[in-house]
Amino acid sequence: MTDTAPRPTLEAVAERAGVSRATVSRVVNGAHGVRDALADRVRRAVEELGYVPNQAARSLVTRRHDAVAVVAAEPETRVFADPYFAQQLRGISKELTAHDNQLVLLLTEGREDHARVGRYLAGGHVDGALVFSLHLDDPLPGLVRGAGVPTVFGGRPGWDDGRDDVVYVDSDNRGGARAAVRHLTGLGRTRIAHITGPLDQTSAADRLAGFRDVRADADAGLVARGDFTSGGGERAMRELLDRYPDLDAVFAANDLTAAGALRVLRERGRRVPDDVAVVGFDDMLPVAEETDPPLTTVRQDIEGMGRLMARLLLRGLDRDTAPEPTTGVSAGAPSGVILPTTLVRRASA
Amino acid sequence: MTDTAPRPTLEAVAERAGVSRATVSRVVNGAHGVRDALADRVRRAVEELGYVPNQAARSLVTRRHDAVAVVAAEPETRVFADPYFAQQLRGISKELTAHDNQLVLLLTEGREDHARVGRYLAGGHVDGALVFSLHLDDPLPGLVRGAGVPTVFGGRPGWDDGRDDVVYVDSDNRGGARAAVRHLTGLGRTRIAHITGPLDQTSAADRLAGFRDVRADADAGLVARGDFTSGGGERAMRELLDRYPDLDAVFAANDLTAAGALRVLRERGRRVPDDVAVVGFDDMLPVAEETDPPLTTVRQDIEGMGRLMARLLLRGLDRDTAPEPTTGVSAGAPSGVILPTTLVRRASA
DNA sequence: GTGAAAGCGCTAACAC
DNA sequence: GTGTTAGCGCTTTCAC
Repeated sequence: MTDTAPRPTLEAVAERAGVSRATVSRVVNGAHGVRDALADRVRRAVEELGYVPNQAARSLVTRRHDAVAVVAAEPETRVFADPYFAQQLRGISKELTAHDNQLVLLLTEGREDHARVGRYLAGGHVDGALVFSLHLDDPLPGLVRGAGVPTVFGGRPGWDDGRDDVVYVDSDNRGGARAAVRHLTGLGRTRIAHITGPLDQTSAADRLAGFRDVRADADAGLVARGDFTSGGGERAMRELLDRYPDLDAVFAANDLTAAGALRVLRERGRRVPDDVAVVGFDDMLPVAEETDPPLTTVRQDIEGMGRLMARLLLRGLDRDTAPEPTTGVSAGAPSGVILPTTLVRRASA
Repeated sequence: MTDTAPRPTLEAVAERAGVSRATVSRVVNGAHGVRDALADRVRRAVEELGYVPNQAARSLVTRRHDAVAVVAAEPETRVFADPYFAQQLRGISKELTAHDNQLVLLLTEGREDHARVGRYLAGGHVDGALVFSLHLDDPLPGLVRGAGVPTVFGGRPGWDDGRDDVVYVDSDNRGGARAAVRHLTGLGRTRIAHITGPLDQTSAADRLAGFRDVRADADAGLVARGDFTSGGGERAMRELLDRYPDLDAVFAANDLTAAGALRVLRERGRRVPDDVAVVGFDDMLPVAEETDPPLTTVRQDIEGMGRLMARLLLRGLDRDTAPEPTTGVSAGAPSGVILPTTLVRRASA
């Protein structure tokens, strides 16, 4: 572990180039109005000295950090159960990088961490925050608001207090669910069941709503509660099969759930998709492609969600962001942006 | 997106408490030698004003940031193919949090990003770096070294230039592989094949070495090259079966590979584990538990690796880290720390 | 034990 | 166009 060498300052560069600090500063920050000859001298001096601006000094005066916090509750979300969060992070990272912003990752494990996150956010270390809030009673959002930091949420926040300045990005869970169920009805299926996710998460609630949109008159018993895990999918599938031995289709709230359901169906001697058609949600590759048969499922643009979150935040921060005509973001302050989903047909339905 | 309110400064607190800035600074930084009465007054003022230190100002003088960069090459590693990296991140985050350090995530997509990362690291924004370097020819390590930032590597670096100041944390890939293969021989298997990972990654190379440790005299044909994906596992399994229709066991370099192998075995009418026993590596839950049959595999303490990386870095940074008697880290500057692996028995072998 | 004062390295008015 | 100067908010000698 090497020691950090003393780094050259603006002053040093100025001296070497024979100009004032102000001029060096202008050149370094790409300002206009410096004669080419001088600018070149400065650039050469920067090069020779290996000068790198001291961000702390800069932030102290500009009050900008070019850094954004990404806040996620680790145990409660499925952050680490699947690559979902990782993909969002990737999208966020790409977008932030493109605009020279750093990504500060704040993972919370429990209540003790909330105070810490609040303090950090309030501490003015970052210019904004990207917050993943998937639970109805998540304390994080309130906290972030209290900190007074510009924020974009990932996933539709559960609370809805009428404030229209809450910016969030979500994928079209409800529409995706509708598409899935319609696909099933299109296949001629008539006894279609749904295994939900944990209904305190808006994504799960929205998918259930989408199911109901299409199957408004379905028996209540055709909806079984799952928890986004394959074990939960197994349990729910058993329940459903016990109640409705003649069901011919299942829409599972996510791919893991579908994988569990698939196992139970096989165990009970049902052929998929012949006897029972199955559709999942997420298109989580390591799962959806590995099941037997491979899963027909609803794909969301997860990375795109991440990118968009970052973009919206940066835009709100008055950074120079390219206009974004494709995502349907309205001018002004969009409250929520919903990304489309697409049905991916494989063998299970 | 709310605006940031003007925050109170040390000065303001000092005035309110009727003391000097120096005294407030001492109290805030937990220094000794301030009379209790005064300290209390200061703390109250801090509370009332909602004072939070300005980190930029502090860094400017202390030259510390209490921040650590985590650098990972995104497309080349399996960073986002599975929850592996996410779990390490979690471990890292926990440890950093416990020592009041922030985590700055630097994801690189390709060569263009390297310069950026180098600049950032050299820019003195962080006190140290945690670098995931899984490829033999990864440019990142050299870059990080050039930046002169204290660093701990995740995974045994491929290069080995004799410098013993390279600190890294890895899990016992070789030992784990040995355990896996021994398990197979213990089962009475005699024709044991190995599907490797991409051999330019040290983890894959080490697992192959472990296989060879136990099966020194195995036919070269019993080793087929995979790439850590299930598709690669399928291809390799087909090859192996074509060459050795009588093989009775397979050690796959990771769980995804094993999942692919399992599919081909089923397709070819081999019963697992009766005809062919299969062992994977990683214990990547969403895969290992979902395969049919569930996978016997080698588990690594992934989160523990992350924690340990962070701990070693912080220690090298002279932070107050608790002594760590359990992991076998020697005093002084340990070069490489290898975490143990354990065999997890399920149904496939 | 406490305060005064000197910067840390940079940007942004403001002169020239 | 370019230089001068005054801080940004904090820590840290060094007096007292």
